[in-house]
Amino acid sequence: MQALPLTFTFDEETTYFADLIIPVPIPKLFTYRVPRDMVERLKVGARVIVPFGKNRVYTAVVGRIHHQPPSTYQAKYILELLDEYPLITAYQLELFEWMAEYYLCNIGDVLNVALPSGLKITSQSKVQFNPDFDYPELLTEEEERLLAELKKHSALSYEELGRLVGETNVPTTIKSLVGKRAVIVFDEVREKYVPKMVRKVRLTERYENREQILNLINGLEKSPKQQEVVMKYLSYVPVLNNPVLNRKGLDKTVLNQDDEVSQSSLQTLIKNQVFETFEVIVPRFGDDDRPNVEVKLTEIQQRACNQVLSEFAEKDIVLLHGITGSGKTEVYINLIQHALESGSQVLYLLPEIALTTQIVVRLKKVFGDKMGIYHSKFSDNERVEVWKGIVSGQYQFVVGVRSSIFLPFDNLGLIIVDEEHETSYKQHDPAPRYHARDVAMMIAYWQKAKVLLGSATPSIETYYHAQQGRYGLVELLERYGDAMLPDIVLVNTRIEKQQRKMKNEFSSVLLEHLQQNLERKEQSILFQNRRGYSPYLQCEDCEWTSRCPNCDVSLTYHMRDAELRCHYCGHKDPVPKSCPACGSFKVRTIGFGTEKLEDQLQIVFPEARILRMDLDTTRAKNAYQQIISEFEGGNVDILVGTQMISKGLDFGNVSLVGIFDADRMIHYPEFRAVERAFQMITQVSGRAGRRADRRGKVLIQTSNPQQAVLLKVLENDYKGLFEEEIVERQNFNYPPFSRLIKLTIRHSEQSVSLQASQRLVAQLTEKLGDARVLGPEVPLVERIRNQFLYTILIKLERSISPKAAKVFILDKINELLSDKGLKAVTVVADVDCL
DNA sequence: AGCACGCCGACT
DNA sequence: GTCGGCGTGCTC
Repeated sequence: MQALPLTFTFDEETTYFADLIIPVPIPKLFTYRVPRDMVERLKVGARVIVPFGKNRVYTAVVGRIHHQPPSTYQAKYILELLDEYPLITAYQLELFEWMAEYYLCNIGDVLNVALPSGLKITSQSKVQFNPDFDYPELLTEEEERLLAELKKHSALSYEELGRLVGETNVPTTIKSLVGKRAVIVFDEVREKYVPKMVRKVRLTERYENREQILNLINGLEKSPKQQEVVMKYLSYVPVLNNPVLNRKGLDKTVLNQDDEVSQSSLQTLIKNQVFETFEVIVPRFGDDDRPNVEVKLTEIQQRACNQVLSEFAEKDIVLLHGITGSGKTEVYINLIQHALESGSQVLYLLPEIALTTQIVVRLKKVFGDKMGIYHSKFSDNERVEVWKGIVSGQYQFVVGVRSSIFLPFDNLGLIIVDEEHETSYKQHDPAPRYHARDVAMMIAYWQKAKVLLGSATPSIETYYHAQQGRYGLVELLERYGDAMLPDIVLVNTRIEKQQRKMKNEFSSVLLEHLQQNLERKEQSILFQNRRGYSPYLQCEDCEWTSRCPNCDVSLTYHMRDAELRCHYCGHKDPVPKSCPACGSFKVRTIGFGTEKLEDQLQIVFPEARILRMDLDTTRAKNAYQQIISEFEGGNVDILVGTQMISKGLDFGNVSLVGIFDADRMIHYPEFRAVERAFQMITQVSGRAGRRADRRGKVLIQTSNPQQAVLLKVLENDYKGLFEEEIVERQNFNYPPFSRLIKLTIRHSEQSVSLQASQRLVAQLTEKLGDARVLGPEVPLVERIRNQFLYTILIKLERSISPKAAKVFILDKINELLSDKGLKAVTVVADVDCL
């Protein structure tokens, strides 16, 4: 008997292996064997299906193809190839690798957020009856019931079985059935993306000329119904005049529209091979209106445009510092057209909320179906269509949110980052914690594209680079047309309180102006950057306050839903009727949010039509758009909202803006607080008086009108603010003078969390020195979801290589976590944290 | 991330 | 005695 060889010898020339990116948080690529018949077709950047672990199947992306067999394990085979042409471009692969390294995360994490889930694969386990099974006496009653259902169907998923059998423990039963070899479990893999298909009808090829059609019509003299169908087709598709049109055919539903009789006639005609049916993939975005609306630039805008172009001649990045209402959009449109004409692609990034507004409508009018829209509110299928539309060349231009930096562009000429200072460009929660603006710059660098950053209130970092000459700087500091900047007034709430003129949260000045505005039938906007009714409840008789059981925060009172909610973990409690600690009925609300403002406002102005816009009122699918159009239509007198109202809204009739709690924004314990407050207040103020006929009014309620930031806001003095802030940044070595990496350490036990943090700090300090390592600190919220948090902040000056430092940091983290007893500790790194 | 394996408490 | 808790480790 001949023994089988224990080791294989691979022919270096013919055996192929592929290193794959698996969408799972694992730090390395996995090597799989390429089946012989796949070798020719497999490309780097294509998606494949692979077995992974026990009983799992994943879509992976080919990162590398080579001949080296792994030495310590036997590679599994790739099961299937999904793309004949790479779906991921070489640029994207480079981008994924760079992001994983730069943002200290796994490449699988990057892949996970980069691919719209429509391009991922769902692997659903299906169960099937085993026809070879013949020991029914072994089964329990439960198992028999399940098996009976399985015999009726060819294969069922766990969910389907659950539905048919009712609420029993399906997975357990299946497991035992598998053990008894009564059923077989297998994975059904399918692509989630389903293209939208339309069934069409056309004449068969031999009727594609005038003569044959006339013959056909005459020949149908005796079948009037069929003749009618042919005539109807011809009325929609004038094949007689232009035979080529027949190729495109006609929607079958159009032909069948009005009566059922024509359906059977059509069926006969198809059977007789007069007509044929076929299917086409149609894009989900209607390519309805023909574009090319002429955009005229004012002289100032034209000058700005030319300046940007001439800056681009020397610099790759230009900051367009344009105040609200200066007409930045027109400049963008002009530059986009310019870039598209030269044959390159354009990406226009916008913060999430701004994208739902007028800007997109405007761009659509100009660019029509050349423009793709990439937005989180769109369905997966729609996103996949944008993705594929870029690959196919249909979309040369995409307007999109943060994640659109992952789209498969390969020939970008221009990237616009609008509202460049917006913090929503930084992804917070799942890795990769990337900043879309910074990644966009990297992409532009690779593709030799230009980047235009736009903002009325640039981030300190960006303005510094512009000032240093690293970026070009173009300013557009005049409002469009004759529109005047609003008149900003500070209202001293401390004095009003002393004089007892405050009515709840409202100063007398603000109420007067609101009253005036109501009489004049002009609209007002009130801004309070806090949702809910009040941030907490407090008992007047004892010390009880509403607190989250899982997090170290107060529970916010939401009046409308009669609930106490945690804004961190989502915990909900009903509102207690009396104090849970002492039973007292004197439970008060402390502080105020948008809901309370709305409530109190309605009492003061019972006739006023008031609308609230915050996370709670815009959760429903079209709620945001609805509120906006109601306000636009003039059905609302006062709009109360959170920062959501500060972006992209452009209403003509708003002449008053009221800002609450400016002090809280300014004194937030964070080095960017002043910058943020200035940006926010300026943005909100910009909503006032965007028309020429009257100057808008902005009232800022503050207990200390002497604060430097507020004076800068009054004078609209961005540069003044910058000069002050940049000194602070330099003194304390904050960005742009350093790069920040924040490490958050988490564990369910405080002592473990603290111990791990202290050890990590000690380890890091050894090499980096204690000036560069700050902490461990107790964060603002020290417990979330029952995990105790500590943070370590690492400051790296711009002169030292962040690459080497990151490798070191990662090493130390892994060293820490490999320690027995600290296995359950989580360390999260946030590079360039905000 | 999943998922399996494995080692300690409250139940038939 | 077992069922099931979640701590730990592995996935080509």
